[in-house]
Amino acid sequence: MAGEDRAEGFEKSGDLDFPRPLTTVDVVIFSIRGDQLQVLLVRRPAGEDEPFPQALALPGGFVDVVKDRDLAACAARKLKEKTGVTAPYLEQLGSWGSASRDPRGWSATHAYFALIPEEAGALTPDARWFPIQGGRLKEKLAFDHSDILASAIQRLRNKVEYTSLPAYLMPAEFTLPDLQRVYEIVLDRPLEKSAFRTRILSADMIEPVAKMRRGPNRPAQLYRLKKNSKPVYFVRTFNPPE
Amino acid sequence: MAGEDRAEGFEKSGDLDFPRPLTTVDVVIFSIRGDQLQVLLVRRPAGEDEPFPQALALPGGFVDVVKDRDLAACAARKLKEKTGVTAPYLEQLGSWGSASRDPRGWSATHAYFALIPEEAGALTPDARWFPIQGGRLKEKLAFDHSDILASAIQRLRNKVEYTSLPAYLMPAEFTLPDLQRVYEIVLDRPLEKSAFRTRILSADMIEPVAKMRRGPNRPAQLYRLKKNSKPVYFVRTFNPPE
DNA sequence: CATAGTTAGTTGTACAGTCCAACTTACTTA
DNA sequence: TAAGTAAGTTGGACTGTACAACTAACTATG
Repeated sequence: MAGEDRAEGFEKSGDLDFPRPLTTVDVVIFSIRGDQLQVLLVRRPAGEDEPFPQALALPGGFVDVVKDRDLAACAARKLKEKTGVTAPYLEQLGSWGSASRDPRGWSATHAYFALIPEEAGALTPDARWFPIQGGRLKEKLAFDHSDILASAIQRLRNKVEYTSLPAYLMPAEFTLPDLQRVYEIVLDRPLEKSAFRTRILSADMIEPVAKMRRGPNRPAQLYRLKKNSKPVYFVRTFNPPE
Repeated sequence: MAGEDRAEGFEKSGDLDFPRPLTTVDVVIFSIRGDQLQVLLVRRPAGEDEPFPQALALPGGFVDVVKDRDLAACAARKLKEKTGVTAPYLEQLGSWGSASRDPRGWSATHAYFALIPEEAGALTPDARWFPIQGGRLKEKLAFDHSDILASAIQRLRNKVEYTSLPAYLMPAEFTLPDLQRVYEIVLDRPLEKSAFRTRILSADMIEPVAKMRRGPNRPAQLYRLKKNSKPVYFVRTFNPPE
C-alpha cells in the first residue's frame, strides 16, 4: 500500500505518491436578524454515498484547485454562492482535521467566519438562517460542524468584548443605540450607555450623517462606518459581569 | 481508506475522483534565549526534486494519514521530533493555502504556534535557534514561511498585551522581575513595575515557592506556575505606547 | 566596617475610563 | 397640556495604570 512506505519519511524525497487528506473550506456566516444572532446553514444533499445526507451543515465544500487561487478566495466564493454578497468582514477561524471527522477518510477543513448585515443578499434556496440562543444552536450539525460553530461563537463573543466587529453587522446607517443593541445581543448582557458612547465615539470609526432617525420619541443621530475602517481594538474589554 | 491507486493526488473512487491539495503542518516554536525571542528553524534537504533545497524553513511536513489522528497530534509530533519536548503551550495559528506557495502544486499548511522554556529539550542536528530582532527575522525562509512567522510574531505580541502567555516561556521557577523581563522582550518596550506586579499577582496564576533567588543584591521571591493553569486573559492591555 | 551600588519591592498622587444613577432633551400620543 | 419613552448628558464613586519617589536587602570595595 502506498501509504506504508511513505509513513516513515515523506520529508526526505520529492515523491508525492502517498495518500492525501481531503481538503475543504467551511464558512460560518453570522448576521443579526430580528434581534437575534443567526447563522446561515444549508441542508446536505440526499444520496446513498453522501455523508450525513439531509443533515444541516455549514456552507462549504472541497477546494477546487482550478477555480480557487487560495483559501480566502475559496471562502469568499462559497460565501458569494450562498448569499450573493461579498462580506464586509471575513476572517479565518481555524482548521479542523482528523481521520474521523469525515466518513470518506482523513479530511481537513479550513473554517472562515463572516459577518454580514441583515439587509444583505438573496439566499440560495437550500440556505436558511438559524438563531443562536443562549450562546448555542439548537440543531445538530453534520461532521464536526457543531464544534466549529461553537468555536466561532466563542471567538465572536470574545472579540466583541474589545473590538468594533459588530459594526460589520450593521446596515449602512445606524444609531448608537442600534449599535449598542447589537453588542448586547452578541454578548447577551446589558452594557452601560454612557461608557459605551464614550468608547465608540472616541474610537474614530464612525461618523455622523446629516440625518436623524425619527420615531415615537426623541430622534437619534444616524452614523455610518468611516471608509476603509479596519476593526478597532480597544485597550479594555467591556467590564465583564462578575 | 478507499483506493489503492493514487497518482498526483487523484483519488480514483466514487465521487472523490478529483485532485487534492497537498496537506502539511508547520510549527512556529518560540523560546527566550539570551534575552532574545528566538524561533526554531530547520534547513531543508538538498536534492534535485526538493522545493527550496537547503533553505531555512519552519519545522513541519506532510500530514501522515496513518500516524496522525488529527492536526494537533501531527503538530505535537513534529514539535517532539525536533525538540524532544511536549510544549506547555501549543495553539493553532491559522492555515495558508494556495496554488502558488509550493512548486509541487496546490498546497495548504496548518500552522501551529508553540512556546517552550529555554531549558527545554535536545534539538535534532538540523534544527537551530534564530533571534527575532526588531520584531522580525533577518533570514529569508522557504515557501511562505516568512509570512507565517510574521503572523505568529504578531499574534504573540498581540496576546502578550492581555494574557499570561509569557508564563509558558519561563523555567519551572522564576521571579516577578524575570517574568516582567520576558514581557518586555516580547513587546520590545518597558513596562511599569508596580502595575505589572499588581496585575500578575491578582491573576492567581502563580504561587510563591519557599525560596528566594539570591544574587549580588536584594534577593527576589521565586514563584512557579500554578498547576493546570490555563492562560489568563486580562481585561485591559498593558497601556500601549501612544 | 562604612558606604556606594544595584535590584526587589512598596507607597502615594495623578489620571483615565468605567459604573451607577440621576438628570435633561425631544419627540409622540392621549 | 400632561404622560410616556427613548436619546443623550452629567457627576460622583471606584478600579487600575502611570509616574516617581521611596524603603529594603543584599554585595563589593576601600
